[in-house]
Amino acid sequence: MATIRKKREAAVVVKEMTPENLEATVRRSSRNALAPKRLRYSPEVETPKKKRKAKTVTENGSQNKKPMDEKDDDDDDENSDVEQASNGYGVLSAYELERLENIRQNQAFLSSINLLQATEEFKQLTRPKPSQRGLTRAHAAVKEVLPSRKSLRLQKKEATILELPPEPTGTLIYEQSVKKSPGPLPMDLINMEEGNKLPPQLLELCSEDSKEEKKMQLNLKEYTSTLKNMKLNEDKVAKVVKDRIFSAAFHPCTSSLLMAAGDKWGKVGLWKLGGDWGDDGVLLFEPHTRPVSCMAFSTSHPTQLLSLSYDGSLRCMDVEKAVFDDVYDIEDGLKTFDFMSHDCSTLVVGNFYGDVAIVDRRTPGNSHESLHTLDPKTVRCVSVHPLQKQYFVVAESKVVSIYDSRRLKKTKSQAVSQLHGHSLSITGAYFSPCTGNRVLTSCMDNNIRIYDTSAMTTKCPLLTTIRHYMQTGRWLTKLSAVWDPKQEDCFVVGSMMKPRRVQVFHESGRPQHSFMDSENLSTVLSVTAFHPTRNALLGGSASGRIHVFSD
DNA sequence: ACGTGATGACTCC
DNA sequence: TGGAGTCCCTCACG
Repeated sequence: MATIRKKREAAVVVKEMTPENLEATVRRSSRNALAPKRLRYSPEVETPKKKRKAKTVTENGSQNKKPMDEKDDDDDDENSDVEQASNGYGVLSAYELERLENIRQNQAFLSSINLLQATEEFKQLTRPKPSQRGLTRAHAAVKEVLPSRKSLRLQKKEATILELPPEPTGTLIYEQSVKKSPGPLPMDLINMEEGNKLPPQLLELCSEDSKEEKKMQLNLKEYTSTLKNMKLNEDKVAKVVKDRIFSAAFHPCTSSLLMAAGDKWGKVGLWKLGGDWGDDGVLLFEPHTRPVSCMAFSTSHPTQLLSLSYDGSLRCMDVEKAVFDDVYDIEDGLKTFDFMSHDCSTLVVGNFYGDVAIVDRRTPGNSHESLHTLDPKTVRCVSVHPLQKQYFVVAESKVVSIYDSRRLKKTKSQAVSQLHGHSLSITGAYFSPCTGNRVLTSCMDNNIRIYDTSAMTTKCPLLTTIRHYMQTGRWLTKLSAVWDPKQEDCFVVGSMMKPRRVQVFHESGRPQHSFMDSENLSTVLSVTAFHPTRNALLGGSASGRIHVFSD
C-alpha cells in the first residue's frame, strides 16, 4: 500500500510540473545547473493596466518565482519515479496510462525549452580562463617574503614551550589595517617600479573638454538596438584592482574609455581601454586601506576622482596635482556619498552608523560639516535629486526616505517622503538621472522597485516591482540597480543567473537586453555603470576585473 | 543578546 | 590537474 501511495504522490508532482517549478527543480538539482532557455516575457504585464497601479513582474515572465525557496522535499524523488515507470507493470491501469502520458508531455516540454542547447552553452562556461590582461600576477598577489626558517629540531636545539598568542578581539583585526596618514598623499603607482611618474597623457585625457551636448534621449526601440550593438571581447576585460570590486565609475571623456575601480583593500585602479601605460593600460594606487565602497568623477572638474572607504576617509584624487587630497574623515564606517551641487563642492555622505553629513569642500577639514542622525542602524546609499539639489534619497536599513537638506536637524529629522514596501535591507536607492521623477531601489527581499517621486508627497506611489534574485552571499558585492545616465527610464543590474549576464530593464519592468558573452564573461558582475555619454557599460567582478561592453 | 549557514571565485598544494 | 581552503564588519534567521 505504501508504495502505491508513494507512486500516486509522485505522479501528482510530475503532472504539476510547470515552467516555474521545473526551473526551481533544475536549479536545485545541481548547483551548476543552467536555467532553461528564457521563457518569453508575458505580454499582459507589459501593458500598464491602470494608471498609478503598482504591478509586479517577474524577470522574463517567470524567473525566480521562488527565489528564497526552502528545501522542498517533494522533488527529490521525481527522477527515480520516472525511472520506475519504465520498469513497467504487466497491465496498464487508467492511472498508469495517464501517468505515461504526463511523462511524455513533460519530455516534450523539456525538449521544447532547448535544454540541450543550454547545456552546450553551459559547457563553454565550465573552463573559463580569467583574463590575464591588466595587473600581472606578480603585482596581483604580493607575497610577503619571510626570512627562511629552520626548525629547532634541525638546529638541534631544545624545544621551547610555546605560548598561545592573546585572544584576538574584534577591534584588533582592524587595527592591523590602519588608515593612511591624513593630508595629501602622493599618487604613487603601486604596480610600477618605484619612482615611476604618472604618464602625462593621463592628465591630457582627464582634462579633455567633453562638454559635448547631451544627446537627445532615444526612443526605447532605438535605445535597445544600441544596447544590442554593445559587445564584449577579450581586449575589453582587464584586472584593474587586486581584489573584489566594491565600486567603479566611467570618466566622462569620450576619445577613449577611461574607468576607475575601487577594491576591498583600499586600492583604486585606473584603466584606459587599449592604453599603453602601466599594465595593459592599468595604473594602481592605494589611497585607502579598507573597501572603497563609493566613487565618482567630479562633473565640474574631471581631473578629480572622489573615493570613499570603510576606513573612514573620503579623498579626492587630483590628476593635475598628482595627489589624493582629504575631503572628509571620520574614525571609520563611511559607506556612500553623492554630489549636492553642480560644482561638486558640497557633498552628502552616509555612514554605517546611520548618519549623513553635509560636507562643504571649500572649507578644509571637518569643521564645516553638519552631522545628522537618521537611522539607528545604517545608511547604505544616498542619491541627490538631479534638479532640486536640496532633496536627497537615503536607503536606511529598512526604509527609503527623501530628505530636504535645508530642513535637517541633528536628530529626528522629518523626511519629506517615504517609499514604503521594502521588507528587508535595501542596498541602493537612486533618483532618475534627468528629471528625478523616479526612484529606483534594490532590496534584499529580491525585488527591484520603482517609485513615482514627481509629486514628492509624504508617500510616493510604487509603480513597478521586478523580481530579481539578490542573494549574492557573503563573498560578492551586493547587487544594486543603477540608471543609465543617458536614458531617463532604463537601468542596469548585475545578475546571479547562469550563463552570467548583466541585465537592462525599462522602468515598466520590461527587460530590454541581457549582456552575455560565452567566452569572456563567466563571473558575476556585481558592480555596473553606464558611461555618461558614450554607448559603453562596465561591470566589475569579485576578482578585480572590469568588463566593458561597448560599440 | 548571540550563533550559524549560505554564497562565488580565486589560489594553492 | 582537481579539490580543499580562503575569504576579515554580511545578511537573515532562529
